[in-house]
Formats: sequence, C-alpha cells, structure tokens
Amino acid sequence: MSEPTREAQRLQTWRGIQAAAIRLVAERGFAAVTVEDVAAAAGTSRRTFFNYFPTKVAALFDPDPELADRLQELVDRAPRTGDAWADLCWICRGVVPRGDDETLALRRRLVGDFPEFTEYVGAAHRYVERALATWAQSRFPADPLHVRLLTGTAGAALSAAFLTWQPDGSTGEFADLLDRALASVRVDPPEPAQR
Amino acid sequence: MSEPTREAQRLQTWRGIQAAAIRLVAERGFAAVTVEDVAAAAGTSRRTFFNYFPTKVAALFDPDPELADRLQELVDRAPRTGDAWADLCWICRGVVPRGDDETLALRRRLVGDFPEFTEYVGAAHRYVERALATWAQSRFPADPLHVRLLTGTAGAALSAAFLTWQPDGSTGEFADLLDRALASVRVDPPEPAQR
DNA sequence: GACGTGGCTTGCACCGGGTGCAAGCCGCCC
DNA sequence: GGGCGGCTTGCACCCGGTGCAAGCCACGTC
Repeated sequence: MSEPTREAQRLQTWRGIQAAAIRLVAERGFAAVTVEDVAAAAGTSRRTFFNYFPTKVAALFDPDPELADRLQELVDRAPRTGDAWADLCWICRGVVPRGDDETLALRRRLVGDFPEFTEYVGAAHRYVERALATWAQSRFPADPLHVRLLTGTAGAALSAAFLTWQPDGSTGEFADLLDRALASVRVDPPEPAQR
Repeated sequence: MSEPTREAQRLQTWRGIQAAAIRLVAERGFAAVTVEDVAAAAGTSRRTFFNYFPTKVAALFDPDPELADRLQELVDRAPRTGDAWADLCWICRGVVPRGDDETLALRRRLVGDFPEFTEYVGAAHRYVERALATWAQSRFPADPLHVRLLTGTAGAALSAAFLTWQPDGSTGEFADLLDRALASVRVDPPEPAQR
C-alpha cells in the first residue's frame, strides 16, 4: 500500500464523514440520524467526527477543502470595476461551475425531501458569504452598511436560487437560475448618512 | 387584587420570561446563561420556559404577541401598487415605529457586547420574514423565485440595518438607517425561464 | 355555590449535540 | 532508533429540547 501521508489521510476521513453524513441523511432524514450513526458509518468515532466538523449541519454543508481553496482564488481574482454589485455577482457565478451539479443536487434533494431542513440552507451558503464579506470589507472599509447589504443580498440570491432550483432539471441548470436571480436584484451604494 | 384571567396571566409570564432572558444575557452573555437560570429568574420552571418558547434564542427575539398582531395588520393593509418591492418596503418601514427604540436598543447591545451572537440575528427577523413571505406568496403564487428574492432581500436589508445601527445614536435613528438600506436595494421580477 | 372540564404548570426521565481532558497510537523528522 | 507531536478515542460532563403523567386552578355550567 502507498504511503498514507498525514495530510492525505486527513482529507480522506474528512470526505468519508461528509459522504456518510449526506448518504444517511438522504436516506432517513436529518433528525433520524445521530452523529454517532454518521461516525460509525464513516468508520470513526463520535469524538473524531467533532474533530472534523464543529456541528452536525457542518458535516453536510461545509465545503470540500479544495473547493474552499478555489473560492479563495476566485475572490482574489475578482474584478474591481466601478460597479461593486456586478463584481460580486461575478464571484457568485464563479462559485457554481456549469454542468457539475452532482453534490449540489444531492443537497438540494435533502431539502426537498425534508422541508424542516430549509432553515439550514442559510448556513449552507454561509461560507460563501464569509468570503464575500471579506472581499466587500476590503473594498468599502468605511461603509459597513454597504458591505452588509452586498453580502446579505448576495446570500439571499444564492439561497433563493438554490431553493427554487429543482434537481430533476425542470427548472433548467442551476447556474442559469442563479444568473436570473442575480440579474433581478441590485445593490447600490447607500447614500451617506444625513449630515 | 383584580381577577387574574388566564389570558392576562399567560401574557404576563411570557413577558416575564423574555425580560429575564434579555436581562441575564445582557449581563453575562448568551452562552453563560442557561435556560434554567432564565426560568428561575422569571419565577417559573424550566419546563414552563419551553411551554412558552421553543428555543433559547426565541426567548430573546420572539416578538411580543401584541407586536405580532400589529405586524399581521400591517401585512393586511399593505398597498398593492405595480411595484412589489416598493410595497414590501412599505411594510418593512411599518415594522419599526420611529422613536420607540427601547427593546431594539437592548437587543442591539446584546449583539455588540457578544459578537458570537451575530449569527442569531437572522433568526431575530425571521418572524418578519415569515410574514413577508406569506404576503409575497399570495401575490406571486406562480413565481417562487421572485417570492424568495423579495423576502430574502428584505430580510438582508433588515439585518444589515440592524447590525450597522449603533444604539448610542451615533448612526442616527434606526428607521432612517433602514430607509437608506431599503432605498439602495432593488428587487425586480426575474425574467421568466428560458422558453 | 358546588362541580367537572380542560388549560397550565411542574417534575421526571430521557435523548442527543457539543466539549474538555487525558491516554494511547503512529507517522515523521532528527 | 528514538523522541516529538499530531490524530484518535473513550470518558465524563453540560445543557438544550421533548414526551409523559400528575397536580392545580380558572372558568363555564347547573
């Protein structure tokens, strides 16, 4: 057997746990699966589960480390035109590559099958929002209202598109839906406070 | 003493628990206060606490029943112009009466003192979002994307304004801030799916 | 004014998510 | 080969949240 370097080992168990979590929850529903179940299915201990994921929801929605890297890169390369909202949309579009809908469909089906789950959808995109937030923050350090409006609105558009999208294809490709959602919303710099 | 009708009694303990919760959390922070503490401070039992509030956060952010009634009334009276986003803004503005900033300031101070708390802010406005959602739903039953964009964006604006507002008055009145937030965002009907 | 119904409270027992701690295992580097 | 340090695991614990069943008492009825 090849040398199981520590890093590779870690990535592997990370993915093992996430895969187990998604599979089990898809089968039985969120409430009917305990962390212990997931850990066992992934061949680790309950305690180890929490070494990798801070919460049960995180196991379902935390982004694959490689994807997180890609997101960071995206943020770094974001354009800086005069239209901040347009730039933000550019990043959002980059988050969802066309065609590659596999895990997205899985997660979306989770929400469809178990509606109680909808309240976690916000958390699902929170890591994107965090990235957007640092971007916006670096761009408008003096205008916190603008920063929060930009990131919050982008998050709303993401969630709206995600919830409206149907994994059976009846609503078309997710990327297109997200485009429509982003196109119908606008955030402009708020006028400065009364002086 | 006057007759303690059941309804009045109930409202009183509801308010007692919420007041105790806000006070204690403001003093010690969210994590350092247990449900048992709150119940004891309110002079009831732990179990009763959960008869009134489904979760610990709810005790802090659930709207006073009378306020909830007012919100419902507001939704019923909302205008129905051709501009749905404008109508929605009208409702949002009605939620926050000018001048009456007391409990708002209390809650805002909570977030200021304990930043870990920020993630619950969304939950804080969720009851508003729910009301907006039914309104939007009744208005655009055939366009779920539009419905979700409207309510999600409105919620984002509310949260952004709430987080940017400073209870010390340095950012002016909350209602004004909310106005600026709402004014700098727009949601238009998404173009229909490709056909 | 007595009485029974039913809502509200409460204690109890239980589940399960999340955490600190300390011991052990083993890849890695010197 | 040997020690350092990261990763795993079990254990004990805290606390949020829930079902249940018993008791209490306001309220409507006669």
